[in-house]
Amino acid sequence: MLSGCTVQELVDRVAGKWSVCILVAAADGPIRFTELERAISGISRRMLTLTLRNLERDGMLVRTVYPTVPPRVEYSLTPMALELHAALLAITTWAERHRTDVALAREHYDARPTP
Amino acid sequence: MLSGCTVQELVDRVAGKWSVCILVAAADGPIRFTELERAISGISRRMLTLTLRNLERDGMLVRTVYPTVPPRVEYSLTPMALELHAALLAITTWAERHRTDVALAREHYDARPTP
DNA sequence: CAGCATCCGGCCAGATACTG
DNA sequence: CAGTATCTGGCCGGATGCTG
Repeated sequence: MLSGCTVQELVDRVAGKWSVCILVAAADGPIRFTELERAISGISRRMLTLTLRNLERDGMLVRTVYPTVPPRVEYSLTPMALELHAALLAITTWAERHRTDVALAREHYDARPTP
Repeated sequence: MLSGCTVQELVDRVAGKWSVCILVAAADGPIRFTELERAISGISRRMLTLTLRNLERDGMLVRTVYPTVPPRVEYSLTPMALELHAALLAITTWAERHRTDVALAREHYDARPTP
């Protein structure tokens, strides 16, 4: 039991590029498919769909369909996902504080005399 | 400037599967190449080397070579990486607390009547 | 011990076209 | 609007062999 659900695999899943973006974008309340597509620059429709399905399957997203025309679908974070979002904030905050440091470190590394 | 160093790219880099493992493994002090190899189950020598190089280039790891025979190389986290490690702890703690929830959500999702 | 070089197969993700 | 289906190519990463 719990196969495919080690801590490593789970971190891997939720820390995935598009997963993070979706979790951040949906943190402020329910959001629609097209809104997500616009909010997350660079994501393809395919990857958006696949990532949404995975997050929904993992119990991170609730998918609500309003039977109107045109159809309207909203995604919202579950409590579990909200907790994760708080933890992710620590990472993104760190990234913002240190992106110049990292850029400088790279320049420095690349400028070394090639051994 | 700062090209290739957006917050998204940076999160992507440091949240990578093997990066996380290395950051965790090296958090308790300097660690040798072979020790990392043993500590991180499933990693290949190639990926260990590549990930170490990237983390070093990004200023997250300091690589110390002791000119002995046989050679001895130790990797230790920089202050910046230690901060990141603390943030990563929030994620792994979350993952530990919720892995059963996620596993159950998956079972439930997979057991739905296929539409 | 701690790597690097090379080859190669698999799968991940983009592009495109179609639908309830 | 919110998807699904199929094809396809690129690159990621494993396997292997060689060195200071």
